[in-house]
Amino acid sequence: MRRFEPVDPKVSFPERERRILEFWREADVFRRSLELRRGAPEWVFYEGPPTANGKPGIHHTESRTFKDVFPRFKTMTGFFVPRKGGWDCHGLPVELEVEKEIGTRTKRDIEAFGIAEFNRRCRESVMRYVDDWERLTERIGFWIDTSDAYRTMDPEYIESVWWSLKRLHARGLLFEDDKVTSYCPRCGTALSDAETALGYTQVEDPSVFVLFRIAEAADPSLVGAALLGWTTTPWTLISNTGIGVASQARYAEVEHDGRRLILAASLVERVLPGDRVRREVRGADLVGARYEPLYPNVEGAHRVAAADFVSLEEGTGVVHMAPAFGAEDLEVGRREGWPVFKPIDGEGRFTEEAPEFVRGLFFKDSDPPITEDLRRRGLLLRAGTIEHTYPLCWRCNTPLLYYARTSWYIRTTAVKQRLLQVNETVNWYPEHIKHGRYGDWLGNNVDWALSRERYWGTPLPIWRCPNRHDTAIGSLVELSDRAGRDVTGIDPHRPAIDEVAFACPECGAEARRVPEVIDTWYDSGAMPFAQWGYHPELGRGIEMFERRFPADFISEAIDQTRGWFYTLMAEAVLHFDSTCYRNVVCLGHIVDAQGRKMSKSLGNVIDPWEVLDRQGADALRWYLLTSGSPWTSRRVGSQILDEVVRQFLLTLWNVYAFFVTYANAGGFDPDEHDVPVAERPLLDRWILSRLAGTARAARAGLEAYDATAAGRGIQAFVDDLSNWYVRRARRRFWDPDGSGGPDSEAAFLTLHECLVTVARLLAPFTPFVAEELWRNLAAGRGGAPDSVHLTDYPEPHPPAVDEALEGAMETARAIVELGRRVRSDARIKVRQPLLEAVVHFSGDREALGPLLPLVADELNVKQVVFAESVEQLGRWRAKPNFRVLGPKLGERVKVVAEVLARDDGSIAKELAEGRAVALQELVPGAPVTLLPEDVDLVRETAEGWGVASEGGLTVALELELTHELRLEGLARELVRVVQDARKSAGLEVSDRIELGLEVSGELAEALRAHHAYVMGETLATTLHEGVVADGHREEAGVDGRTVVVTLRRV
RNA sequence: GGGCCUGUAGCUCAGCUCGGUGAGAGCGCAUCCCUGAUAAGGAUGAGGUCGUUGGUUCAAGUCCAACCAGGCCCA
Repeated sequence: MRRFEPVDPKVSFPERERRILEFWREADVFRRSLELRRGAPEWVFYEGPPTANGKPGIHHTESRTFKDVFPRFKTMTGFFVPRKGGWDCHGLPVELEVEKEIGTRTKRDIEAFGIAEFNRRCRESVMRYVDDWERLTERIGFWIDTSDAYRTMDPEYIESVWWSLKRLHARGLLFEDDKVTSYCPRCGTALSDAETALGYTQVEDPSVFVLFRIAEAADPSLVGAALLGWTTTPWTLISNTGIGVASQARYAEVEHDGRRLILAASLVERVLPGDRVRREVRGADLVGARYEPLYPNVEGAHRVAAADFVSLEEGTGVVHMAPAFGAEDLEVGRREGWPVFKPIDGEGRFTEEAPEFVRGLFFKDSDPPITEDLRRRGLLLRAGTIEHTYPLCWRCNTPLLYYARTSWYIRTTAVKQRLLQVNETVNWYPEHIKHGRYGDWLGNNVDWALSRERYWGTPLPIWRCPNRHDTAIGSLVELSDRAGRDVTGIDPHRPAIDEVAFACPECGAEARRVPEVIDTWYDSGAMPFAQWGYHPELGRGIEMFERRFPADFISEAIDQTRGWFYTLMAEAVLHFDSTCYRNVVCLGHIVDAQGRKMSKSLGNVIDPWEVLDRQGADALRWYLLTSGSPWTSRRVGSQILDEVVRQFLLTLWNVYAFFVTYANAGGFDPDEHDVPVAERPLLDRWILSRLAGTARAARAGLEAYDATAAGRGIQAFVDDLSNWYVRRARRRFWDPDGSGGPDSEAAFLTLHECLVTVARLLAPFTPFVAEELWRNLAAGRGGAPDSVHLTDYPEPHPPAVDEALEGAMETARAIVELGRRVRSDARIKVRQPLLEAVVHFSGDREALGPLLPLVADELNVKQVVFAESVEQLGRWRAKPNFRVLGPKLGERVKVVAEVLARDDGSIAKELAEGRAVALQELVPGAPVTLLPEDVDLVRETAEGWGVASEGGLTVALELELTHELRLEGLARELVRVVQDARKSAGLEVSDRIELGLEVSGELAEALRAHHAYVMGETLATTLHEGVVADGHREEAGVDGRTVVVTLRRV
């Protein structure tokens, strides 16, 4: 006989979890769980590399939990699921951390500080945070191999990225172009669309209406009138070189304060309410007109052009254009041949080219003086402010400016159709992302702005000579060949890489690397191949890449539709013409108590360690996996996790502690007993049926990437196990001398099997508590492995699911509920036995019958019988079952409902006795005959009887008490009083006692009548009326009398 | 301005796929009960215009449309 490790019901989950972590480390369980499946079919998981630019927040634990649960599950179902970690090391976020540290504000500062030292610190910063991330990763039980993690800053990784870029360059898909991009003047670099999208914020901006006086037009009568333009960026007016109108629209000339203003006719009412429209012209009539420039800037411009993007929904329908600062403006300006005027430098300040009054000003700060200048010159209609969304830099909150400059692009638009096709092969969870947010994003694909004019990133591997011949380099070996010296050992980052020059293969002039680094999103999107250092030319990483591409599963939060989900797929299509992942679970955000996204900039990030130290990782994981919907944003807080602990973990723990306590007390060892399931009591067969159904549902849920449904099913099972199985079977575990026989053995075996199976079911969800249960209850028994994570996920056994039994048990529990209600209404305690409960039930009596003793026990009645006739329970009422009658009768169902509502009980009685009732004349149209299954039968409100009913089920209790019943009730009261005393005396459940009871009157009579019963229940070896000398003494009130309890352990 | 998601009890959320007529759970609150799983458990009660309006239908929380509010994304 092997005893179980005693279980403390007052558990500290975080403390237990730390011990489990130690066990996993010492016993090398993660690695062994992989070894176990080596050679099995692979199931490929890709780790989306966290950016190691700050400490992980609680919102990061969400995706890491989902990234853990499915690989664990797949491992347990027999797949080999290697999990290689990864870190995203490059990029502005890292640079910003370092900038804060060294106090630089501009790129000039950094260059003065020294790029070499700057990048050294970036690397150091990354390594520091990787440490934090590794600790958290381990603590939440996310099994991923961080010792073998890929790092986007490693030379082999960078070379792999270079290989891919060189190919793109060779195919003409990597190119340089002048484009207007969003540009952060603080960071001094262009941002990708995805980065820009991150920064849209509600801001207050100026809203100014400006007059452009027409100087020359095809229709001379327009001269002297003014086009009314509208802008929220007055600073761009300095660079105005043209005006756009919608050529198809109608424009109105209105008179306002003696001036003739021209704007879209449909917007007059909104902009100039009450003003008289003098006449209307077509937009096309305005095209070609020349107007007086607001500020001197360029020659040969300042004309009205047709532009199809002009909005007639807001503003004035007259759009001011500054080609240097707007993508559409640039496009029109090129078409019209307007020169670009760009009087703003890389730091966002006006240059010498600008009018004196704004020179040196930060672009945003120039709005007020420009507005004021226009007002003074009579060119301003009015100026106000407007709330709208405008992109700020996602890292430093500086307003971005749209800025024409030269950047490197990847021509993703060339593969747009292919991207859409490939997307069709991906399973998205939730499904709507596929054609919704993500599909839309692909549909609106624009070329990928790849270059960044920064320092800490993968250098763009293009070398250029003074004659503008470009050479793309794919590796350090290749670079060494070109340079004629071995540079394979250098750090491929700036500045070392910048120092390597070679003779241009075309013209022989010295080629040097272009200054840009690349978008860090390209790094992470390259992980499917770069994590292996994949490089066909060097013969590296080929086998691993091919074996583990594409991924079966990835999971990140929804913001990655523009990020990693996209860059992965874009690069996979560009390089391998394939999808990159087959299943993607796309999570909502974790938000703070106010429902706001958690972010470092808002300062509302919850420290995950607080939660992990207080409620533990299982609680956090269970909440994330089972509460609410993973696709929607969810709030995390301490209170809600306390609820998880109480509601689920503690319930499970209590059952576990209960089992161990009594198995040890009774000397029960599951290995030494066997009771065939068919011979176990119905209750046992019921919970085993529930167990089988739960296993089936859990497996199906996880197969469908629905951890939530799977987990909720397990939770419901644990609740049934605790609040019905253990509750009802409790006495069968009360077997201190091991004499309980098969009934007791069956109970132990059943509960043991339930707990062990639940441990396996829970292993992917709450790996700690699952391990705890397994280690104590199963490990090492019959050759079982020492960790639950080395077992197989429970197989569903369909034959074990007994639906009839489960249905009957539900009914039985409903009867109990009704019976309790009757007792409660009649104010008769459950401890007081009653003679009889009478049940009317129109369903399957045969399946329910065997469960009635169980109901009797729970309700503390001597017997439960079915009502033989309706008279026994009083009057019936029949309610239409619409689901059945609706389709049969159509709209006449309402008449039938009325007839039944008016029924005096006679129709209902017939139906209750199982007969059909014809409703002649009562219902118009064809004759209607009601069958018993057409209705629900309910007991009318009771008169004097203890009766309750619900949904076709009625329970009546015989409430009259005989003298015998009363004495029995009192005897139970005495037992309760003694048990209380035992507990407060600090006795173990199995301690034997000498017991003395000082009682009087009816209590004394009850004690005499049930002497043996009281002794048995309280484990008394002797019991006499009076006191036990030197014993623990307690007084208690029973039924208005005082009882003195004395007891002593023997 | 466009797209997607969400809207059910004071709070957190089920139910909506597949319409069935007194709408559920947990937490909190009140009353009561049970008790060697006990810092648990159970019963009852108060608390709902199922975001609004319209439509389809014998029947709408559930299907359809429009709108409102919030969130996310795009412009």
